[in-house]
Amino acid sequence: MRRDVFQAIADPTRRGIILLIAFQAMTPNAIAEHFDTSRQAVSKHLRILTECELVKQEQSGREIYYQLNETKMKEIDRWLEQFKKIWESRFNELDNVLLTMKKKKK
Amino acid sequence: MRRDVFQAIADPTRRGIILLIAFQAMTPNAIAEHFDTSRQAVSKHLRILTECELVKQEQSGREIYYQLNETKMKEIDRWLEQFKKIWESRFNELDNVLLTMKKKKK
DNA sequence: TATTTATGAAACTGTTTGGTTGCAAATATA
DNA sequence: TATATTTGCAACCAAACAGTTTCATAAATA
Repeated sequence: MRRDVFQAIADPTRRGIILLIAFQAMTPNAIAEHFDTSRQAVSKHLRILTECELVKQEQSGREIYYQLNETKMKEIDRWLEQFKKIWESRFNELDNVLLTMKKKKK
Repeated sequence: MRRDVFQAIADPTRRGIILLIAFQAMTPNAIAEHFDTSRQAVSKHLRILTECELVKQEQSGREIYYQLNETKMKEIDRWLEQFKKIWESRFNELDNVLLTMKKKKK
């Protein structure tokens, strides 16, 4: 069973859940109302999101409020950062090439 | 068959391929050498990455060079942007709360 | 206390996934 | 031209996935 952030956000319903609770913590029932699927299916998604620590639970009586764990979301951002760095350095290389060409022109 | 960027980056081998070719375009054989899997499996991953436009092909004789499509990578970044905005506005709210508290103190 | 409500979990099902093996097509090379 | 190399693709398989139905548990409420 693969269970990491990237596998978690692969499912469109889970991305929907993430976006929904990003605004405010919600209970499974309230979340399920926003999707065209059963409460149990949402519950399973929440379990997956919990397992990879993308969401946190907060019990209040018999209700459980799920909220987004921003720290874990930043993991995705960090992964993207790598590429930004690669692209930046590539642009710098391009700059150098252009600079060399300019020099040769002189 | 779901085929979007998020589904594409869900697989760890595909994330590896993406990172690998981010530095420089490579052929399937060369890519496969970096992973503990068959050339055909890599070929399948490349097909998926191509279908969701995360990579571009460039034929050179019988060799095909695969390179990353940066534009599509930015789609992931845009998705993350939403959350950054939500969090920022939440921090601003927090600022307001703190500001109000300060005023009350006076 | 009996009933309703909120939730998670187990069992089952059809579909998707990631991998393998084998083959065909096209290009390079002897 | 015959052979080797590079590649994609189809068929097949076991595992994982997303969903459903059903049930158990715990808290709220009548």
